[in-house]
Amino acid sequence: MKKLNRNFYNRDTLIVAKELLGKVLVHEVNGMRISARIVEVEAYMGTADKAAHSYGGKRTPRVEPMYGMAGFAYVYFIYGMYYCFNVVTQEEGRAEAVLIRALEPIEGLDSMIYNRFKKKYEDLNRYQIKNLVNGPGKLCNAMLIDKTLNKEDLCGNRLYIVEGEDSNFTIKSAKRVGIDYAEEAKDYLWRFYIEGNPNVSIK
DNA sequence: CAAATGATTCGCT
DNA sequence: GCGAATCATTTGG
Repeated sequence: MKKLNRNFYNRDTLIVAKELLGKVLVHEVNGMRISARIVEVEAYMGTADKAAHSYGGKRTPRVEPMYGMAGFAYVYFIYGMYYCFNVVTQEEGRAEAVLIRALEPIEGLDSMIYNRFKKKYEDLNRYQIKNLVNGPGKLCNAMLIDKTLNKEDLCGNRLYIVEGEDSNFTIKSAKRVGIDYAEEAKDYLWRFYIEGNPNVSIK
């Protein structure tokens, strides 16, 4: 399928967020392809968004990728243990991005399972199967996304996103997760997910 | 099942 | 020093 180009990412963040649903995230690593369909995302709307790392024009080494060109990765470390993967949107200087929150495995399922649990499929319990990639930290673990992929160009050939097969779904909007400090911005409906998809982190 | 709690490191003040 | 765009585990109904 066709790889998304710079023009796809260099647009209004809310539109990019919604259009990323149903697309397929691909990571080529160790001569292998791991891929999964995007089923849940959140938009972070730049310096005016109290929930965004770039709020108030904050510009530190960590946040810097958000200010960069559209179509690059912003990967940050959180809660002492997990990574979160974002796609940078809009032109250079405009610090907006889309957080990828949940996936649905397509290729490299065994590899994802090993990355997450260091086990084989038949040794997983029901809870582990359900929790393979249904959250932003979990999916980074499964897809081998870490700090080394921060600022990676998604228009390159290591980590990228391609068109999906199926666009026959309904998009639901909801409040974003884990941003209780964001005052009125915590109620904005800037989380989007595929209605009825079992991998969505919070319905 | 749901709710509560503890984990563990980095980035910034 | 403190808080974080989270998750696994434990506890209780």
